[in-house]
Amino acid sequence: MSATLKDIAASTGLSVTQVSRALNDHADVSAETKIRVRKAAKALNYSPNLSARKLASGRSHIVGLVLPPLDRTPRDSLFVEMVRGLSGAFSRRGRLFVLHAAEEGEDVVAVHRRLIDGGSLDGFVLIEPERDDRRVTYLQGRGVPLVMHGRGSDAPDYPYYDIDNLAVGRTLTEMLLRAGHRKIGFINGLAEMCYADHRRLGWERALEAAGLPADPALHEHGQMTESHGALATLRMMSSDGPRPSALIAGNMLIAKGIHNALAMLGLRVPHDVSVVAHDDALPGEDLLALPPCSGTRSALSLSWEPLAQGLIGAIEGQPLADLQRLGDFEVIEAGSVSSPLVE
Amino acid sequence: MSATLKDIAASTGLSVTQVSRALNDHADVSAETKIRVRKAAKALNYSPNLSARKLASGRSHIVGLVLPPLDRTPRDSLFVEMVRGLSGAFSRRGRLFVLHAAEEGEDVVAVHRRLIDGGSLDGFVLIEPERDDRRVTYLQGRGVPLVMHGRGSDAPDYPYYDIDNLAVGRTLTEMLLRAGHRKIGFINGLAEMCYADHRRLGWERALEAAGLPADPALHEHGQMTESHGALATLRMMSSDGPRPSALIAGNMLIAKGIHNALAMLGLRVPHDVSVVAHDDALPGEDLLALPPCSGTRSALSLSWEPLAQGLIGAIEGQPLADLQRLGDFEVIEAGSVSSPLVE
DNA sequence: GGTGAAAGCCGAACCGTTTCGGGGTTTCAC
DNA sequence: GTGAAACCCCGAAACGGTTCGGCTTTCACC
Repeated sequence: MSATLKDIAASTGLSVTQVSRALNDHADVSAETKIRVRKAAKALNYSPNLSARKLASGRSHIVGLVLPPLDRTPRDSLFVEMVRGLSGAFSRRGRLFVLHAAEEGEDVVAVHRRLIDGGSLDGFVLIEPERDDRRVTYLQGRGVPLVMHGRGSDAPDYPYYDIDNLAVGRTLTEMLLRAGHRKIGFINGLAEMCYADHRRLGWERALEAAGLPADPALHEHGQMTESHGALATLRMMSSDGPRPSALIAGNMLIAKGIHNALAMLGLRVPHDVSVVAHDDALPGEDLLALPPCSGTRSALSLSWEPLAQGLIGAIEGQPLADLQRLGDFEVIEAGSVSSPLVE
Repeated sequence: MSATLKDIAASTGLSVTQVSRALNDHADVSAETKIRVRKAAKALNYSPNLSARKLASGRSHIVGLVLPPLDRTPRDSLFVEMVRGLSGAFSRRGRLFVLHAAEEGEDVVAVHRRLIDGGSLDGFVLIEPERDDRRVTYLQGRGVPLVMHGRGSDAPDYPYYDIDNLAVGRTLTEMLLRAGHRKIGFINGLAEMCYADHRRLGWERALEAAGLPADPALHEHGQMTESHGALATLRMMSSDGPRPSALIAGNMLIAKGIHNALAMLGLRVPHDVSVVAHDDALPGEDLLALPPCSGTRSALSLSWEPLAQGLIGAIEGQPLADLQRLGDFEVIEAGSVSSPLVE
């Protein structure tokens, strides 16, 4: 059906060996031959058989991502966005990106095992890192390349792409401190997520540096959802202790929830309460018709390219140091911060 | 690293040939040998190398789905649900299901071509059928098995799983006719989607049968979203002609939009306006806190098994007739229908 | 003019599996 | 006792690539 190396060899008068080397850009093929071969390949509509390649060389040029079982899944649209982004990034680099969903009860590690033993995948993009990630342990044990979206610890021994979440937490807190706030609440993501932990740490450090206590009552972990934002706001604002005069939101959905809750309480932003948030710049979230919100921003869509680069680098054996990359974030001033009311 | 047939052969004292035949359950292997081989395979933690298998037999036991480019995508969460469902259904049948996203500008057919020529996939699940679907043309031309979720015409020449959307449209309309309604509006899905078309046809037929005209002003195509539902409702209820006394919603999101719009107009359901809807029973949609709504229901999650069965059947060469299946739907009475007000 | 390196090419082996054709035993009817 | 039929098994050749080692030719250099 489709053309093979043998066909190209026949059509160019070369050996299969030389054709293969020409297409893979090996050194001991003359430039002229390479051009001739490539032209013939195009003419015959050749595309290499990945199975055969995998068998011979151990590399299939296919990479994948395993969708974790239901409860740990990021928001669905983020997820689709991610698949799209990674598909593009890898295909631009001549790799095929595929996704496989773990079954409800199935062990995530077992799924990875199946995919490697099936002998189909060269490496994995991992998402939602955990502290001592079993997937990482397993894959490293078998020598399978991987790249992580995020980090499971401060200085992991695997390739990753992440942003400096400690700095994000510190920056957000400092924005409020600078405006004069002293009671700063933080409505954060799930405690299991490392980025949430890092941001909390940033918040604590910034408060410490300002000589203020990091009151546990002013920090709350939870899902990155509107309702968590709203409920946590209600709790913080109606507790016995002094109310926070400013709130930090872990993402825009939480910020939305905060706004709703404050509106319900008859409090205005920023007059009564200042709000800052970290914005992942997800498409769809702007549809929330959120009032402008100051804070930090780093588009998640900026991660796909570095992730692809990182995984391919790992596959090709680049040193670890080149494969651990931190992305930037910007600081947004949008008028949702003002000085606290004097009591 | 991982065990091969050769290892099993060595451990059982058989030839590689016979081990292969034993594992694939061929006839000329003694029952006792089969058991022995299977035990050894389990002990060695053997799993077949899909690349090698594909190369030798032409079948990789991997099937896939290509996510259409952005604009045609179904709701994201539906989509994730689908990947999960299909993954499970196929893996229960010993197949591996993967997903690949088409790039923004890329031609969908080209993507399929890449995946076949790469020599990795045995067949495809297609979604969102079009009238004369180019993907179908291409795949059929190359003899690649496929199964469609839905239908591109009444009687396609390819395997599919679908529900009888004409009957859905007819049933919904009849529910309202039976209550005495004469002006029945239909807020439907996108015109390009065949199911929407079939449902419209069902609506027309039912009206005809009751001796009523199918007023084009009372039918509207659009995205399956809350806002489309709301906007279309506002348009229908505020037009010059007589208002509809009952509305049909293409899905629960549209129904939600209808409820919102009616509430805004100060109209109550079912007192002022009756509403019925088709419910795809998507998880997450119940979170919408929708008031109970009569209508038809057929869980989309019922499609994954038949789709998997259909594709595998197609791969194994079963006759077309066995591969075209229609699912049922149920009729729900939930009190959102009453007799029209007398004017 | 002999030596050696460099450039360009090739045959053959190999990756792990399936499959085709053949081959050896046993059983059983004739 | 013979032949056919069952039954179980095996060697070897594929599938489409990659890779290792070796081969020839050319050319600069001493």
